[in-house]
Amino acid sequence: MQEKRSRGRPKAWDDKTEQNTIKSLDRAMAVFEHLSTLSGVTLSELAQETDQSPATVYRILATLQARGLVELDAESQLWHVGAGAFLIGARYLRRTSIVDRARPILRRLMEETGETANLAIPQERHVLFVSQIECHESIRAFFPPGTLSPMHASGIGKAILSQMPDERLDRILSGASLERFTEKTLTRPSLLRDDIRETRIRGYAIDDEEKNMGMRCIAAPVI
Amino acid sequence: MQEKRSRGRPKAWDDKTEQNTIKSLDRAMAVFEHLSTLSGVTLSELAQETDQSPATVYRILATLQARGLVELDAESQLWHVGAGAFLIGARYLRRTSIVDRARPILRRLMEETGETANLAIPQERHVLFVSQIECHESIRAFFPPGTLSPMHASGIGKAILSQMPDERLDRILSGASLERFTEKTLTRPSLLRDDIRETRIRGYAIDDEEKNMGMRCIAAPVI
DNA sequence: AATCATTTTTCATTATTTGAAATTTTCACA
DNA sequence: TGTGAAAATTTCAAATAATGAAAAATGATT
Repeated sequence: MQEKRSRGRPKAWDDKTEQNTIKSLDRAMAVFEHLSTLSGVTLSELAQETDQSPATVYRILATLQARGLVELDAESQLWHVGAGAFLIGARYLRRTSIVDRARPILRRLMEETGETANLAIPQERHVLFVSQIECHESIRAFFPPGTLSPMHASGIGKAILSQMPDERLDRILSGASLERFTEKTLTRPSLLRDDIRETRIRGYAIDDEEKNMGMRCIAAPVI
Repeated sequence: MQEKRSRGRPKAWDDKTEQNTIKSLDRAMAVFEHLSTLSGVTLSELAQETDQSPATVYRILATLQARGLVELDAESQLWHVGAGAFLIGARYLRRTSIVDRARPILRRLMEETGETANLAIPQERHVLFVSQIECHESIRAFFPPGTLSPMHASGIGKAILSQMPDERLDRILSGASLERFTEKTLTRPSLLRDDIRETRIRGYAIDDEEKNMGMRCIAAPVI
């Protein structure tokens, strides 16, 4: 018997989700996520860092291992993300054929500029790099697929922001603080807003060492 | 107090894992995996296909959704793999720098042959495609990263098999039947063994329409 | 507007998860 | 090769939390 809200918001997301989640599953996913951010952890480290008892983490890892989602390197006794996780994650891109459809565009871009061309999609306050066509000179990838980069300090991020209606832009800018990465990072909303205004006029965004010194890039939105 | 096995196998994997897994987590992962193999499912379909009650599947999805591991397309009411899963899965490749290290090799291969070059790694009875350098003509990817292809019916798979010591080869060949994909698929262990013997002498493997008619490829092992 | 299918919530039951502690294994160092 | 400390694994009892049935809500279709 639920109290009727005469005209509240559609539904309070938080209460809803809180109530209907499986705690043990959520805990396990927290451990899994944490594990994935590290390049190899021992069971005990993982237990400490996630505030779980070693016994629980042990059981979580054993369960995930049986499904190939995590792997234990026998040598080092370190746990890693497993191939099973890669398999599942890879499906994400195939859902929309975004990568396939963007490929010819990226290729032309790469050929015309002679630089590596990256494709990223918005992901809350970040942009998620999903694919790339590399130029011939590149030795290593700066943005391997799966990289998450803050929206306000990346060319692609600013290109995406420039396409948003002002109100949505405001919501994103207001929420959290704009982290500083280099001395050129635009950490003040007003400056970022100016930059985006210019971007709209210009038609493409410029990242001038705002994330990494020595790295500049340009980016354009593709609808 | 555990019964001592005077000279049994080191440890029975199955009993061990069975005992120490978290059932609710395992169930949830089964649902997640199943979901990932489909391109969009409704809750009720998923419940049916995984033999779980809708209530349970609902809670699993709600929990995974809160972490971005699955997403619900509001329009179609279909559940999909989420960006969070892609993020986690992408870490798998960075663990070893295999993709980075193989890149120059793949590029040279692509440039010398004019064909798309693929990289895959062994994964039980399959090969897992992890990256590619595409030739200029390719419109779409035949083996997008994350593709799993049976070892016995792929050039790369046979190249890998050709590097194995005979006993390990036997173990793989004996285990399960060799599925037929085309009329040219090598479904008999003896034929496959012959092919691999030739491969060893030749130095590279040939897939002559054994998986898809009209598709041929050659593959070589890289250590 | 009424019906039907699907999703979401409630609730009581029961199975499962859990951490502490015991045990075993592993590994570094003598 | 032996020894000890730390890490991993297992056991066990307590209690939390997962579960499915059924009710309620939602939303699509006629």
